[in-house]
Amino acid sequence: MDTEAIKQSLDGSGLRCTPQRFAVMAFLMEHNQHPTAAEIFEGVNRLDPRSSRATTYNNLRDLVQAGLVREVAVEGRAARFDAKGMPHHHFICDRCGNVEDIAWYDVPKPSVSALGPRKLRECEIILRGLCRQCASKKVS
Amino acid sequence: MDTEAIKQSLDGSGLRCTPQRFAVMAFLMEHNQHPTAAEIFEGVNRLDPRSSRATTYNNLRDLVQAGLVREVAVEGRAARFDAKGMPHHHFICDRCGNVEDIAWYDVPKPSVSALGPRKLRECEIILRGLCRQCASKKVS
DNA sequence: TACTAGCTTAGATATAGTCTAATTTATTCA
DNA sequence: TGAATAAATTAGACTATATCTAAGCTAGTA
Repeated sequence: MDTEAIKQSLDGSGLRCTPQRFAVMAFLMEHNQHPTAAEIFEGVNRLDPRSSRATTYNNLRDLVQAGLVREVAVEGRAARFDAKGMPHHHFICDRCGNVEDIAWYDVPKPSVSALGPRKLRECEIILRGLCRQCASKKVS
Repeated sequence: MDTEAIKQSLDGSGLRCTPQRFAVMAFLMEHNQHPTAAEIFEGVNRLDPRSSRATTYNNLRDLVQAGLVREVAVEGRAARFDAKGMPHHHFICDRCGNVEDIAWYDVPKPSVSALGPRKLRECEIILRGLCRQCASKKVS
């Protein structure tokens, strides 16, 4: 795990590299299964130093704002997070809500007339359906 | 407002056309500003008959499951809903969280190899940035 | 050393949504 | 028709998720 790279990316975003903040970032880079805030909180606290719930949420907010982490809202469930490494899209399971990565492919932008006076920052594709596990279950 | 069309679409989905359910559907067709569940609840109760909060949520869930209504999860905010009329994409404002419609354009599907054993139901594009109001504000 | 800005903390609070158990309403079919 | 059944509604308790508050801590700087 690239300790130095994490420090530098935090520094480059004007965020101090505190133990708690580093732990969140490192956890996300080690676990690319799109954990929830609660899972991240639990995960970083399996190691010392212990981090509070509020700090975990604060740091996730800061990291998302800095563009280092992506937040994925899922209908009716807790938000998921992942470190922005390789660009990719997300597949969200209709049944279990799990979020999985799909290899990135190009997203067409809307026409200028459709966009109007809005200021576009990014386009993402969300794919929906059943993940492998849920697709293989016969029950409705 | 097309009363008969609402009745038929509910009927076609195996949902009884109750006054409360009809009211939710009619409200969504009249207000295409992507209201939250709380706004819908308040909106339908400006008229009689009164509907409970639980019923509003129940009916929204049923309508989403039936494919008549789309739910849009927004990071850190309440979910938004809209009646599925003309197909379109969504623009979500980074600052105020408002959801706006963007004229539909074709979404490329992922390759079979990228998709793997998953069962794809739909692809949607989410556009992000600043809406007209927020883009015109100078404050950071 | 003191100042300052940034960060962390526990716990209270807020917001969004679901559940329960009783009741009401509609449909079926004998 | 009317008994039986199924579907829907309800108030309010409850759960889950996330934010806020106010106090204290830490690192960088003068």
